[in-house]
Amino acid sequence: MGMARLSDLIENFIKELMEEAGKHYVEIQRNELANVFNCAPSQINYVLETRFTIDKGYIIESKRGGGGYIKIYKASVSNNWINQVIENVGDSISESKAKYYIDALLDHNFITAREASLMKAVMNDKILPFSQEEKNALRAILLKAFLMEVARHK
Amino acid sequence: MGMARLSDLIENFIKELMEEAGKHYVEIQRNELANVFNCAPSQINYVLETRFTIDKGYIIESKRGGGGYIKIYKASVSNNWINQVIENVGDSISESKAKYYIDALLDHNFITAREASLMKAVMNDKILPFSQEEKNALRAILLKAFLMEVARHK
DNA sequence: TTACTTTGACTTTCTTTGACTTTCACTTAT
DNA sequence: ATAAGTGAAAGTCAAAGAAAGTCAAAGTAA
Repeated sequence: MGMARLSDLIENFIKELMEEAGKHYVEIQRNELANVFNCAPSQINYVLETRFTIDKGYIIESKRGGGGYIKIYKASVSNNWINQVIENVGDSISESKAKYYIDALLDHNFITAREASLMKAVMNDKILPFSQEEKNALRAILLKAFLMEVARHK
Repeated sequence: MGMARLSDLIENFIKELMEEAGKHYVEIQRNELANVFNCAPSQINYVLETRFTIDKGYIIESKRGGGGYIKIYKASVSNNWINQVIENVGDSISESKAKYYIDALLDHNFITAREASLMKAVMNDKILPFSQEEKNALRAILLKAFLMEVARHK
């Protein structure tokens, strides 16, 4: 009988919190949560780093100091169309193709014209000081971050 | 759960004061305000120094002694101010500082809340697979691209 | 072995508090 | 009229407090 790993318990706990709240995010306090599970605070970081990654559709935001917190957002990839685009983007994308997708977002009324301009501003090949391959890889990361954000705001 | 920071409460209080008055400035008395929030007077200075800076588009004017006061002006910012911010960004910027500037853009109605979220999405440290220095450098490039785009659309 | 997990010491960031200083307007004594 | 004193502000700065982050060593499981 497999003794459940602590990390899995914490992972599930967080996911349940999110479902119960019916929200696409939760806010926790690291020490508090560590206390619930009676573990080292850094264990929480481990769980976040291994289970709530960008790849898995989560975004973490945190603040230190008094009144600090950790917020875990789930990019609600419920949207099929956007989901499909995210897959198509993959790990590398050219400037023109990226702009093509952004225009598609605009066509589908997922974003405004201004938002499209802002996105395109950082898709621009000329502003990135890297090799072509690196630019394409970076662009894919940025575009996916945008797409996830758009899906989240849906 | 999310215990709001005192500093944030004070910040909001001041901003509300300003909005309610329908003015671009507000005058307070440090001790009086400290009394409202039941805190050390120097806490007020902390809030002013961290949240009502020039970079955020605010200007502070004060006078000591009997009949002293603190006036907080919300500057009417323009492309000029954006250019100043672009200069301040320089060649490298941390995630928190970048978000700080984005919040300032929002505060001064240069951008919408959604646009701010999109910008912040790609400022996120965790989505970038680079060293800290490289991330900071890249962020500066991206943020400046956004700023120029915002200025252009103005 | 090899990869994954747990733990803990140490660091960094942000906030709060309080003692002490400076400035200013007003009063009082010369 | 002037200088000195007094009290009422705001300013400064450093220490204490309150989080989260990092990293590597030790432990476990496949």
